[in-house]
Parts: sequence; structure tokens; C-alpha cells
Amino acid sequence: MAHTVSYKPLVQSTTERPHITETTKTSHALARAEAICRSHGVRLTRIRRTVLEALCSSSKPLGAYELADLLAPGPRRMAPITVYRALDFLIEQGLAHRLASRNAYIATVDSDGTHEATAYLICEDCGAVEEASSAAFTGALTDLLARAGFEHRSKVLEVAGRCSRCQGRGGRH
Amino acid sequence: MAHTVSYKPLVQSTTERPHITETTKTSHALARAEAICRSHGVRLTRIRRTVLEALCSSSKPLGAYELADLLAPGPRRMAPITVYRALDFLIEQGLAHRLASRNAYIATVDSDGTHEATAYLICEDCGAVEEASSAAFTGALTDLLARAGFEHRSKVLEVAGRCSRCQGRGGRH
DNA sequence: AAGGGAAACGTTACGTGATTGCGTATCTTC
DNA sequence: GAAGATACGCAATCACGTAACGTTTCCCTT
Repeated sequence: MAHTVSYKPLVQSTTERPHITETTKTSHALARAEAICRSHGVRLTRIRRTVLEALCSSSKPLGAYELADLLAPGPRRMAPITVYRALDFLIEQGLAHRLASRNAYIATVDSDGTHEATAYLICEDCGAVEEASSAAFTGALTDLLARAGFEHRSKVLEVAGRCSRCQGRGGRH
Repeated sequence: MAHTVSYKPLVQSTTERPHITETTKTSHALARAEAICRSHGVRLTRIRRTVLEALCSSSKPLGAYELADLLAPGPRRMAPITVYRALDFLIEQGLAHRLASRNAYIATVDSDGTHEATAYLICEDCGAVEEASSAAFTGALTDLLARAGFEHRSKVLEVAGRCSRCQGRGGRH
């Protein structure tokens, strides 16, 4: 079956302002993903890879339906379930992350297996998201959980506000 | 117009295991809510109060549609938008909190206006949620944000796992 | 008390995010 | 190359949240 995946280079929509060319970042992340999947004994199929690529090359988190449109534009877009399955896989492997407060997904940047607590800083102006962590923060959170006797499985630390770049640009547009 | 609000005492659904009788907690919270609303110059209407009561007397977070059913059971349940409006109000006043990772809502316990960072510990076994915070945690997060030059507006700090009580009960049921 | 403006609520419909169920294809292993 | 497991296709549906617009209630002023 031919089944061409009409995948586009994912230029940022022209209404956005791309910060940097993300090609390098993307290829790095992909190489890392390949390695991780090999070591985990799981398959990074074409769909999963294209979803990950899309997440990597976007400067902002993407919704599942947005991904569906990006990966197979036009009237016959990818079925939601297909995207969700790919996302579930990527999240399980620690390659992507779900932003619960946004119903959107981003590629994980760090994730070197270091068990650091990561806060996601979501800019409400430009939509960009950056990961932030520190030893003090990780320590304090770990301590907090220990004292509560809580056995954590997943942490969702999301902070909404304005990134430093957008603060410089005066009031909210 | 008669328009009786068929509000029931909100006994927990019998399939759940209520930890304690929450009546005292609820009345305390309601008194506090009244006071806060008076001081803010806003109105704690009947709908808003009943929604808050429901949240207080529940041992686990409630979804908006769950609330709609609780507050007006039967075929003619409360319209979603009504519940959402009440929830928006309660959240604005700091009386309730939205758990983004769960699409559910809980009554705020602390909220003495202290600007502490609060983590919500969500037990995946029993569904209970507890608030946790510490000076170290607040400090570390504040520091993290400052160093990133990030101006925060709202924080979502949710940790999923198993509470101390459920860990005692062996493997996940 | 009458009136006028704002806030709260009712009703309907809709948009988006996410999942269920089931069948088919593809890969892996022996 | 047959069997089992994994991944994907397809359709329908559920769950969460919001838009738009009209009506009621409250509160303040006159």
C-alpha cells in the first residue's frame, strides 16, 4: 500500500514568530529518541517519529488535533486516536510531556533520566514553554513528598505567566 | 416562579469510602467563605454556596458534570454552564481550585492569602487530594522563577501517586 | 417606591479534547 | 511460513468546556 505520509517541514505558522531554527535541536532529539527506544526494546515507528519531529520543531506546545492537521493536512487529516496513541508512546518513553493545563503536548528537552523535578514555564504571550529545574527545587519537593509520606508517580508542575522576553515588550498585546 | 432547587444533603455515593464526617469541615469552610465574600464585596449566592458545599463534603475532587448531577439529580440536572460559572467565581475568590490534570475541582483548604506555593498530592488509589507546602519549597520555586526571569500568574503543581494510607494497603487494588 | 444598570442565572447549541470497540496490517519469533 | 504480539485504520461516541442571547434578581440612586 502506497500510503504516502504527507509530512511537511513544519514551518511555523506565519502568525507566529519563530525564535530559532529548530532543525538542529530536532535532529539531536531524534537521534536521542532512536537510542532510547533501542535500549528500551521498543519501536520508534514512522508515525511516532513524525509526531516527535513535529513537537520538536514547534516553538510552542501543540494540541493533538493540531498535530493531526500538521501531519496529514487537508480534508483527510490523521485520526485523533492515531495521534493519541503516538503521544502515549512518546510520553511513556519520556520523550514527550503533556501540559495538562493546556491540553497540549511538547517534546521533552532534558530527560536524561536524571530524576529532577521539572517546572514548565508557559508564556501566555508568545506561547513558548521552557523547562526549569534546580537542585534546591528538586530537594524541596522531594522533601515535601517524603514528609507527607506520598509516593509520587508523575509530577505536573506548570506555571503560567510571561517569559522574560515578553516582559521587555511592554503590556500584553 | 416556584422553581424549587432540589438540593440533597450530598451523601457520598455509597461506592466510595468516606474517611471522616466532613460536616464540621464544611461548615467551617462555609463560614470562612461568607466572611471572605463579604470582605471582597461579592455575593455568595445559593448556587455558589451549594457548589462549594458539595466540594467541601466530598472526599475527592469532583468534575463539573458530577457536580451538576449532585446538585440537581435526575433527568433535569443543572446546566454545565451554571456549574462552570459558580466554579469560576469560587476559584477567583480563592475558595476552590481546579486540578488540571484531572479536569476536576476541589475546595481550597488553606488559602489564608499566604502566598505560598501549594502542591496538590493526588492519590490514584483512593482519589483523595491533600495540599502540601513548605517554606523551602516556596522559596525554591520563587527562586527558580526569578532566575528564569519569569513573571508567574498562576501555578499548577500537581503530583499523582499514592498517599501514605493507601501504601499501607499493599498493591494497587 | 420607582426606575435603571449591573450582576447572576436559564436555555440551547456548539467546539474541542479524548476514548471505545473492533477489524486489519505489520512485525517478530520460532 | 505460521502464530502471537504489536501497531494502525475507521467510525462512533463520550467528556469537558464555551458562545450567544434572553430573562431574572439584586442593589443603588432618585
